Amino acid sequence: MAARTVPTRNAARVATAVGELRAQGSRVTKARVAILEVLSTSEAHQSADDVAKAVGEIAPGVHRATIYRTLDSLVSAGLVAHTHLGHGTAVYQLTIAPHAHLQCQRCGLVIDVPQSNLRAVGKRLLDDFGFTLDPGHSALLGVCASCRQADVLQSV
Amino acid sequence: MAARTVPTRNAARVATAVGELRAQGSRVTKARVAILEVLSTSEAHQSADDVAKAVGEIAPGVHRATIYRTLDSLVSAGLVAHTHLGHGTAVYQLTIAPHAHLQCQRCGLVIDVPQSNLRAVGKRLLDDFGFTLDPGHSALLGVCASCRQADVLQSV
DNA sequence: TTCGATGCAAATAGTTTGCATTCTA
DNA sequence: TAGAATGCAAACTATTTGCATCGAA
Repeated sequence: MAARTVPTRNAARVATAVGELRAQGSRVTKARVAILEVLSTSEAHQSADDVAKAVGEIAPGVHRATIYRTLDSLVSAGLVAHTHLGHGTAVYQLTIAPHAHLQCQRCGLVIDVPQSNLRAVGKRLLDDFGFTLDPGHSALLGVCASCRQADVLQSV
Repeated sequence: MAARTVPTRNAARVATAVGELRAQGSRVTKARVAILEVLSTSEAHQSADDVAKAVGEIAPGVHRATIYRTLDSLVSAGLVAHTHLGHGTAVYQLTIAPHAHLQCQRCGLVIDVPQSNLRAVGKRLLDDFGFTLDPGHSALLGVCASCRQADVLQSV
């Protein structure tokens, strides 16, 4: 059977998040559930704009301003994390295992890496500069393997 | 000798950059020189907006669109580097010793650190993920020592 | 003289805000 | 029913683009 490209929602994760919302005294609305469902659909990192488009498909009529306000609330509530990629865009994801992000400056690919990779540098920055690193909050920019390869070929 | 806090323009650095512009066949204009002077005045990282304001003082009449276009050109020419801080803003600086940036999410402070601090993690990312890190291009987000201190005091 | 650089104005993208209305709890 | 959340429209900020003009080489 051909692979379905329809993103699978993770109902359990959504239910947990909704429960947490209730527990915090926030209200559970159509827009919020839709946004949580969209964020649960895939591991991919989605910008506010991506979220708005996807929400538009499962819950038409949700206004863009609501998307922004709700994403903000969800971040404040600790249910959603956002990461700053290069070029100013922020991407959102349900808070699961925190991880760091590598972004390729050529093709835009985002690679998730376990935070353990940054533990050593984090310790060093704390020791030397008193700086407490938040490894998941901004992407590290660079060039991915395949773009790197393309560079090398081109330079011959 | 005491450090001067007045932003000193670095004429030599500007001259070098101007020479490089000429060498590349680009034209040397009032706007470009002014922007280079502004970028040479201080070690601080300046946003496009900061640059526009400072240029406005030494060379009135330079249009904002020119600031953006020129910063772009200078980056392409390799004379200027830009770094993505959190929240989407980019800051520009003359390309001198490349360095990494730590940004405090509370107070916005930017700390420059030698790239050597990131060498180990860079090697690791290359080995494990084939990702070539560009350590100066995005800031690492976290919390600086004094804000950290404030946090601790507050939580008592 | 030529063509790259600039000024201007308008368009665009992304995000935020005030206010009246809706709907969860 | 109260007040949180939403829809709507408009404001805002940051940045980009087309086009005519200017000016460095």
